[in-house]
Amino acid sequence: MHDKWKEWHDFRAALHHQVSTLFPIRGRRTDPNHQEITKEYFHVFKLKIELIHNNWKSFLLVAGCLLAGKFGNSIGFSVFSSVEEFVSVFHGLNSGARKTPNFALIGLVLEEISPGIDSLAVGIALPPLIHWDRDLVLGTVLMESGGQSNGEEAPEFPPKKLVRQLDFTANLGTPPPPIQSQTHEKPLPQATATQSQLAPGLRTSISMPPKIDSLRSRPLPIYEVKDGTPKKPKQCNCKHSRCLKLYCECFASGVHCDGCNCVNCCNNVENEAVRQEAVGLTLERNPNAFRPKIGNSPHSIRDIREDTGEFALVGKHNKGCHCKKSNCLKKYCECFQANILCSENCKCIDCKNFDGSEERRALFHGDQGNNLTYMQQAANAALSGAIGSSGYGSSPSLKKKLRGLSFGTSAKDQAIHRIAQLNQANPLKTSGTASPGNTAARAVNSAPPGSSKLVYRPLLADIVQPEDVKELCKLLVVVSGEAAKTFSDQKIHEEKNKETVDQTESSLALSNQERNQNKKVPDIRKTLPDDCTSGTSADKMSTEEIVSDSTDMLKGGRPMSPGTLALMCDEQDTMLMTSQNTSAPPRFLYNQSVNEVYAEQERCVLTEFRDCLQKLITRGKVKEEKYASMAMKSEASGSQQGPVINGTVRAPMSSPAEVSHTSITLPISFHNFLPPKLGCLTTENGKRDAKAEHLGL
DNA sequence: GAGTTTGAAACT
DNA sequence: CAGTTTCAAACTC
Ligand SMILES: [Zn+2]
Ligand SMILES: [Zn+2]
Ligand SMILES: [Zn+2]
Ligand SMILES: [Zn+2]
Ligand SMILES: [Zn+2]
Ligand SMILES: [Zn+2]
Repeated sequence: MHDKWKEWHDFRAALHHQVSTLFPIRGRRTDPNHQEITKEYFHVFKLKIELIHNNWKSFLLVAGCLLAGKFGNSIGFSVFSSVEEFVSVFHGLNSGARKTPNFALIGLVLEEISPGIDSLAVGIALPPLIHWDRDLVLGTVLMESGGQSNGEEAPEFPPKKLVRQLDFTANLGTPPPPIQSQTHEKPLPQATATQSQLAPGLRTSISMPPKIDSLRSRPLPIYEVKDGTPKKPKQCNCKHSRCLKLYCECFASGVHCDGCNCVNCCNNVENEAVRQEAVGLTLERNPNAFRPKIGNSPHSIRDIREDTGEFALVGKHNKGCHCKKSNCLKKYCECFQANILCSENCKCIDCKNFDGSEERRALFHGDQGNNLTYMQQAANAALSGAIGSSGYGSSPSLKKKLRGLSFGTSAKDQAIHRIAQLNQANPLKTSGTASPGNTAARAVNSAPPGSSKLVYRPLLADIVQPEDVKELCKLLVVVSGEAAKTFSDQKIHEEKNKETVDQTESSLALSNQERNQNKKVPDIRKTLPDDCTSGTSADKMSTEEIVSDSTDMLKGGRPMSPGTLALMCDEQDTMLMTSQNTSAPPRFLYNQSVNEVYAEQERCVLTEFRDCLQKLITRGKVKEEKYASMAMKSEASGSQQGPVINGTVRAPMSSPAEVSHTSITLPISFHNFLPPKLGCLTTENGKRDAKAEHLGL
């Protein structure tokens, strides 16, 4: 066990290092935990995710969020030292001052999580493909320590056996149990520990993974793989650069080569000296060499063309491309590769990578022969389609464009695909030649994961959809509201006191702007697709109601964690940064009375949340297995029908924990598991549904 | 898998 | 800077 923690500790340290190397802290950013990143660097994320996978598969919480503030569309990336922090950030993002506009959402994806969900968390951003619906507000998600679960009893756990399936647990005890935010209630006794014997020892560390000094665990063989597992997402094949030039993608990404097929590689720890030298040289040549090449676009989030299902592209290449023969519709073009439109920075010839380009559009539609590819496309399309709606307007700047000439190219699948790429290490190479006619025939590629090329893909990639998040959020909000309501009833009298305190608190950081919270409600209403009336109206209502409730609850504003501040500074550096800076981790300085309510809410929400996650885990598992078997089969049978990725697999899961006292039992969603009715809530139009079907969603 | 194409990076 | 070479990935067959 200690090993685990040591490992974790190292891992985290390494991650930090890596992150800071790759994304030097910019200007006002002071929190090392948070870095902004752009889409283009997603491969780095993949790497990280993978790292995580390999070592922490069982207890990693991967959360993503998309920031759509003044930074355009950057991805927030955070490494949290504790669940509390993680949660706190989430909470802060959604409650306080700038909840909405900038912080669009919170996606949660999680690969697998152990019962000790509280023990640690690493936040990772998802690609900005999605225009998260800003109304997806996670009411208040606070994690409570996983273990104890609700006040009632901790029955939930038992059922959740799946947790155990995490193999690693088998070997060692489960991760340290829940930690509790000092602030509230007593940490539940081990009782909740439930299954396995957790290591009691660790339980206390509140916010950080125990930094055990430990000895043995090796520095970090992070990507070590156990047989089938994927390795580093991308491996270079450099032969003449020693991986010390930007030619090398590893080097360019700021990562050490690992598992690469390079020759004479010096991009590794052994040659750190040389490497550093090279880094210096490179920086000398171009100070921004290791920075994201894709900047935020002037126009923020771009809409989605509802008609086509295309997703928006955002950002622009800082230097622009200089393509001459690819029409910027092949990955030779960096813009295209990054899935962004060419901008005025580009000096390309015969560019077809602009909004409105027929050729480009074709890429999105053509080739659907490949199942896998198609599924991914569909998934992505669905994603974007489902959410969108809000950020319309601004049409892209079509400055330069207008060139039409040769046309071209056969690059078909690319486009959306590109996005998919964000999720997979090696884009499956879909042969671009498929002609519309024989599409199906072509399934060539789709080598299922597992095949030599290591295609890495988050198992939940297709499972968790924005709708899911929405649903989840909704549910949580409801739960939260319920809890709050229930709880507050008894606490009313204390309100007064609270009032005063609140004042104080708010003055601390986010004071003012909170007032406009109310706007929230209407927004939500607006967002909900009208067509969903039928079965959902009830839910809708309640949701709204609750939402307002919860927002009220939140009004007081809660102190934010450093992480939160860091994240939020994106949108408003104003006072936040200045006022209490991010240094000391004033964990939870809640205020008593308020806290209690929060605590209650949190408990409920978290409980619910946890359940969802567990379901998710199961799904991931199922999928994983599927892939596995798929991989085998594929060998034999060629291609044809694709794996039904997450299809109908129903999570054999445990019953969703009933939200404690209340009667709300919105079956959670993750729509896959969701009752259609809920699902429809998020659907924007029929089209998406259709696609979803293909996905087996 | 070998061979070709491509455009960024490196170099002059 | 511009022009050329080098390079490794993208792409083709
Ligand atoms: Zn290399
Ligand atoms: Zn490498
Ligand atoms: Zn290398
Ligand atoms: Zn280009
Ligand atoms: Zn371009
Ligand atoms: Zn272009």
